[in-house]
Amino acid sequence: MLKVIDQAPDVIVRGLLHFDLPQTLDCGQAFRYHQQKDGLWTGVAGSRRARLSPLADGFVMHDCTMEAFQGFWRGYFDLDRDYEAIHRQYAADPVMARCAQYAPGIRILRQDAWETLVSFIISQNNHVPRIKGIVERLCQGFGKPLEEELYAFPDAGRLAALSETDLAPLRAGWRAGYILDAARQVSEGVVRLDEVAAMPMDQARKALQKIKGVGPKVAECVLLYGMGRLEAFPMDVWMKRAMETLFPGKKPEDFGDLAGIAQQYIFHYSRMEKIG
DNA sequence: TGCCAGGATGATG
DNA sequence: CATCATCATGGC
Repeated sequence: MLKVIDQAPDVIVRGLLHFDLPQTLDCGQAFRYHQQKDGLWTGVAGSRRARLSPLADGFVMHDCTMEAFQGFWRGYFDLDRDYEAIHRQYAADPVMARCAQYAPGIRILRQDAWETLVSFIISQNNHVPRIKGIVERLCQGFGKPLEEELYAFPDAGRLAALSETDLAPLRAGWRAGYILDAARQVSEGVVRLDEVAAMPMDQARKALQKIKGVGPKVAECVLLYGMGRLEAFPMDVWMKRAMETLFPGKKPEDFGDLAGIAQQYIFHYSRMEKIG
């Protein structure tokens, strides 16, 4: 049972099963969190700073008001979703049960759509350490300063005014042009992310893929992590091989409304077992 | 040192 | 529709 404790200046969240803060923050769904040497986790979601510590059955949000927690972080961490029920459901399937055991504490974060879009454009043919570096340079260069060397994620209008030369310091390679196209389409209203989030899946996928550099994988990631569409299934080539090995003949949509959560467990299992 | 990264694009069978 | 070289850059 979820317990939210107001212990100013902190907010303490307890009573969570199947929740592991490091797994959740560092599984490749978000790129702005890092662990300090003292063990504290620091990150930024949109323009909100987070300082977090893991607990056995939850986490602590340091220097966080109850208003900020209830108004934002509770939804961001999707704390009102019944992950126990999800794990019970997966436990009933022998293959999914094995996959879930490899990452039992991952929770899907409900991130900002624009930030997710740009982050996963950057993620293509790339690896997490460098993705984090590029995203961080993007925020340092063009995001509003918050505090203690932390910067907000720059909005679409800000980036739309830039050129590839301006983005050169990011060292993002060919992805720079993709970022600019996304910024222009979003800021000009050619693609309206709030409307895309409400579209039927196939229509939403097509809408997102009108953006240069957004293909099937990035579109699914934006839908899953940035639009709360947990039925999205960001399956890449590697995952397809894992899927064929683990679930022969099964298609992503066969996983139902929570395909994205299942995908996270399958992905981590496939990495640990080096399937593919 | 070289391989390859949770891809997308555009050209070509 | 399936395959394939190509892309910039740097973690490891």
